[in-house]
Amino acid sequence: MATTLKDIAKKLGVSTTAVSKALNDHDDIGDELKQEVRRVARELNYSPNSIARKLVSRKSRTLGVFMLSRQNKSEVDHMGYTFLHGIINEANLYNYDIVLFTTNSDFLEEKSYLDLCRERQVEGVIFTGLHLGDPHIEELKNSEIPVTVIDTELEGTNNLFVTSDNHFGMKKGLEYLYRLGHRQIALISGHKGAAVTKERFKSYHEFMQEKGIFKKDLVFNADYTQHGGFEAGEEIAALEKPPTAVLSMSDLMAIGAMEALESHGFIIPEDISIVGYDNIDITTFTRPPLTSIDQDGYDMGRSSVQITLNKLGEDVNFFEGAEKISDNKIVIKPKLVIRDSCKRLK
Amino acid sequence: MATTLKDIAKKLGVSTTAVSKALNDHDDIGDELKQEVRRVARELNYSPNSIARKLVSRKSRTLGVFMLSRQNKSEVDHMGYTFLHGIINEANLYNYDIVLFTTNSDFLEEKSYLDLCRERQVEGVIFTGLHLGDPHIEELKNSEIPVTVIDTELEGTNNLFVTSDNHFGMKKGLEYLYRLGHRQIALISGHKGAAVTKERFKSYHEFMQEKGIFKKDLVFNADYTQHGGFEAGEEIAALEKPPTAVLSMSDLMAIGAMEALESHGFIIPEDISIVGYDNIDITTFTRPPLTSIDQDGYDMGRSSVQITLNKLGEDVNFFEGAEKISDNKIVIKPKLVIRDSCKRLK
DNA sequence: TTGTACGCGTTATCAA
DNA sequence: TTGATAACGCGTACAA
Repeated sequence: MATTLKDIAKKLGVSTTAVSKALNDHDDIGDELKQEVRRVARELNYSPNSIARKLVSRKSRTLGVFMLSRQNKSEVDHMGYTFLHGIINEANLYNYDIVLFTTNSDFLEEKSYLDLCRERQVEGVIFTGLHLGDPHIEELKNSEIPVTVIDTELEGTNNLFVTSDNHFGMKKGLEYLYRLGHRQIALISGHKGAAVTKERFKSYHEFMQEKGIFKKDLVFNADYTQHGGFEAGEEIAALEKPPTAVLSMSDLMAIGAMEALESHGFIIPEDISIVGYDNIDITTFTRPPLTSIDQDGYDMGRSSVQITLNKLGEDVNFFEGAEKISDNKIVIKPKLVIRDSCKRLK
Repeated sequence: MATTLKDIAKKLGVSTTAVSKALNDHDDIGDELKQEVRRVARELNYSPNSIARKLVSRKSRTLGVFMLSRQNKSEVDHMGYTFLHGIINEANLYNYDIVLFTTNSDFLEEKSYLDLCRERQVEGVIFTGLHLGDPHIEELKNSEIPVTVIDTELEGTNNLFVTSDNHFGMKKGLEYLYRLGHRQIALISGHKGAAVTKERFKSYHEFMQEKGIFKKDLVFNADYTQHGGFEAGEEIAALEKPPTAVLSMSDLMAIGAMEALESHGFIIPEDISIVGYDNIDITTFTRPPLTSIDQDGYDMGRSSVQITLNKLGEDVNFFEGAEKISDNKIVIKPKLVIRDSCKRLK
């Protein structure tokens, strides 16, 4: 049996109130008693019961985190875990607990996301991998607790938003290729379900239009997986007049495309330049190492906690790297990480 | 304000006791009342307060998970997150919450691991990445709550243990190389702090002795990182009579070694065969794709939850794949995943 | 400076 | 079949 306030009180022949106050260092308690109480507390290996505390304070100090994914249960989702890593570390900093849900909306039957949150007395919730078209999205907009979504902007009043500046990222990548002399720049796109897909496509379209080099035949639709990228690569290889460069909306797709292209005799970057997105750690190990747009998922994770706790009234230190658009929106600027998969066009 | 039992009771003019019983489907309550209660509960969007429940049941239904790592805070630890993924999914299955700590023992000052557990009212705790020589290890042996450690066996009564069969794994890898005709098989070892290092070394030593081909000059000490592997690779390349094969205790080290060897003109697998350990997803992307020993971290994570909950008296379904040595020990058999980094010696 | 009494939301026991 | 009461461990208003 764990020791409680009562045990300490009994041992010292005082009331539990006195003990409680002493341990919480209230100023209306005697110094000698404080000393005594602390001594006995240590002696009995006392540690406060956070559950009781939460019940009485009616604060759970808990955030829910949903890692949504269509992937196989046993597969690891890179960006998701990068976000999570930042989320955990930041939440720990503020002494908040995290309850993690990996449930997919396909598996939810009776219970909605918010039901799960209510059950666990979660004070705020963070979503990663949320899909436009998720059947529960309307409910989230009217949530009574703050809902922070990474990479998807909802328009409810209690909806917070953390994203990477996709426009900026795409522009960085495209400008880099453009400056290397490329004009035929293909795009490998992710599935339309993700908000980022739309944004990134828009940026691509704008940039290419502006330069007068947009061709809709150079847009290939895939699904953010390596396999999808492979198929896009096959299509590109089969083109009569293949592009001189490819920008892919994810590294995995870029890697798939590289495989396909190489199997058709293309040499990278001599014959075709490739830029990926996400800068997952695999990019270091591909041949050639892949130039990629880094979203800084760790910082996005941290920011998502910061913006949520801020909404909950905590005194938060937002960190420098993030661009705080409003109390409801934070944008992180991605950066281009240049490796060896692109070459100047002769 | 969230609705409580009281609200429902008031609305129906009955006692909270009746409401509680109705919602929990006790058989000593009237069917009509049950119906009514459920209707109103749904109407008021009632959801039970798990904190109050936990307080009264004196069960937190929470497991602590420590992901220890010496790595940089912003780096993702592959095996760690693979374990975690299995842990989360399995815990959710049994309706247990997870409290995650990424704290490193270097950062703990006053509070020990168990202090953190006590504060959060954790019923059991799972460690990944625990180091022999961790200053808090003695305390863990005498823990009042079940302590499950992945990859490190402690000898306390409340200590549970999940591991991959390292002996089996090493033997698989070495036998494979041996059957390909290799006799000069170098070992790249991880740091001595990890229990797995010792085990794997022992297996290597035994195997090589048995075959009469052990040479202590072929053992290279590194630290499980890519950089360490690189340095070992340099040493191997500098050897007057380099080995024809290398077995590395981690994929990252194997990849580092490959880089070093290739930079010295070695062609893999023509000049030298390489086997890694962990089968992290990067192995698919190396050139050549790396043959590796797969620990199945996802299942190890699941098993660690199962063995912990079993100890806590839950009715657990242990799954088939795992070898349950005792109530305190589960061993998962690794498998060799053959790719293209090894070749038969001519 | 210390103690009493009560409440947080739920469940279990026992009485009605 | 239903309800009153107490208890889980802690914090806080108010009284002493």
